[in-house]
Amino acid sequence: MRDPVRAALAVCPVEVSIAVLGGAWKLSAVRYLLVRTHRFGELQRAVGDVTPRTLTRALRELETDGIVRRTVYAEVPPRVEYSLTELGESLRPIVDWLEKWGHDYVNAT
Amino acid sequence: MRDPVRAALAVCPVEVSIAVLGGAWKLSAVRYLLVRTHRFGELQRAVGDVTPRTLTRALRELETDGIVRRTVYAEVPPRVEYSLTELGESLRPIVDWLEKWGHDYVNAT
DNA sequence: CCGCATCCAAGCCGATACTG
DNA sequence: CAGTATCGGCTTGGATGCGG
Repeated sequence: MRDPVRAALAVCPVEVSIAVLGGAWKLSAVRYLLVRTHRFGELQRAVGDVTPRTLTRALRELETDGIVRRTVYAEVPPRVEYSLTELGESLRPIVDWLEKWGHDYVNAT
Repeated sequence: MRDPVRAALAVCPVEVSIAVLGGAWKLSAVRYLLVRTHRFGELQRAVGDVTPRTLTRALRELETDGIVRRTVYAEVPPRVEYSLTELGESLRPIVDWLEKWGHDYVNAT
């Protein structure tokens, strides 16, 4: 378990959720993975203007936290696919609410 | 509007939500304010081991983002009460989901 | 009682160049 | 194609002490 998550444990369940999901690009990536499995490059183009390094870090943390599954195919050229674990799939209602709330927030301000 | 929120606008509504709610202690504070209005000291004791400075900053950002209302009473000793705006109240289902998910996450790992 | 000022440490995130 | 290496700025959160 990553340190931020462990620290949040001592506070409150909502802080645990924020510790897992709170990073930049993380929920954007999850949002696309809720639709279907993506290759790395696909995901990068989908989420927008993110550098490979930054997206890699976000995905690695989500993998450590048990949200994302990473599958490497021993091919040339290399292929790596990202998909959601069962735990990741369980985020669907949260992502839907956050998307709706963010949309309404923008319209309200 | 704060810079992180503006930057998230260009990406996706979920990133907007994370930009507003993603800071440490923020949703813990909102969680207690969903129950009732709190004075500053009450809130500090409720959320746990947070320094006044850190909690103040979190609340100020939530105020800037339109989530929290701050009411100062011209008394001695001073009294400051925090409550939720209508926008803040609209977070209730999200906070409930995040709390449930965080709880399940801890049990699953 | 509330919270600001100052200073500080850590970590996040980005740009660029390079590799199996 | 899917990353890693390296460097660096900037934001975030914390400790401590003072002020209205």
